[in-house]
Amino acid sequence: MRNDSRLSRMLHVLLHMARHDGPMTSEAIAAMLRTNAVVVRRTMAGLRDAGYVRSEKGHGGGWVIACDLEHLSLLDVHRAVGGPRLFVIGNEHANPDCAVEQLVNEAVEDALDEAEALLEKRLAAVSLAELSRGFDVRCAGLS
Amino acid sequence: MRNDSRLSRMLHVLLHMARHDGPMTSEAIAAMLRTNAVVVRRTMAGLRDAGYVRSEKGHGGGWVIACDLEHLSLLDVHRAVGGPRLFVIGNEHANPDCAVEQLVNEAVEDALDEAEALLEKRLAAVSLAELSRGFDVRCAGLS
DNA sequence: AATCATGTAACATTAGAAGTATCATGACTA
DNA sequence: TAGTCATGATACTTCTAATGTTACATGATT
Repeated sequence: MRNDSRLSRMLHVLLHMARHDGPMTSEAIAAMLRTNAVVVRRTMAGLRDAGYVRSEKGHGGGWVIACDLEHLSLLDVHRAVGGPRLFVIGNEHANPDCAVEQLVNEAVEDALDEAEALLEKRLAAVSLAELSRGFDVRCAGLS
Repeated sequence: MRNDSRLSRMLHVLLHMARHDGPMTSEAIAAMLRTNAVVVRRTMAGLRDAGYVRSEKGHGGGWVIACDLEHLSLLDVHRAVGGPRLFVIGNEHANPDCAVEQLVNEAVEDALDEAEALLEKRLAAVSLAELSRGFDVRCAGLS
């Protein structure tokens, strides 16, 4: 499969929305992401269902942030876009008959589970607001 | 893409080979993995190039282990099968023009890099010999 | 009523692992 | 030396999920 870039795309969009007055249309967002407006709607739908953004139809419509970015973590966004699959690698059979394969599966899964836990911990530790402040700092030439 | 199960498949095979006298043919291994002999040859080729196994043609030919399993880690196998890609998720553009996107990419990559480092550390910490001993212990009903 | 914007459905594209068929090559056996 | 067995290599097809694209329905604003 191709890279799942929904998380980084949505983070990108949310930071722009945070610095933008008024709604942003899917077309404008799509231009920003260099993609299609339908892809934007499809991906943003997850954020909308989670209550992180709102969408308005008609003239002057578009997408607006509907939550406190201080309490929105990267992990929240990851989950909202429905990105449960993290790893490319994995076992072939979930519940093999072969005892050797069972042992191998456990060994691989243990390592993957640990890595997944760490990744989620790291994603949960950063809020969108912090990310946004990081941008301010960088633009001010202080880092 | 489908799951990359090359690592767990090769671990499975290596443990069986360690308990098997004489060469194992690709056909026999394929039956074990419930797959095709060509897939076996293709995947085992990486292990052969790394010097972990050897292959012999003709009558009585097949695959044999050519290294000390005590010093062969899960990470060695992972690398030998050419599995550099670990994560499904990632950034859309490697070197974006947009400063916001750059910051987002760094944040996501930092988290992924940490998780990858931990995973590799865990894979490097277990040798095939240890795995094999774990199997002995389990079969003896001691765990 | 016309326009703008989202919502949704349907289908094509893409990337990489896996599955498959075929033939060449080399090794052992009779 | 011929026949068989096994790997080596090539050239496809299949599979899966994200992404790209087209088309149309729906609702809000002017």
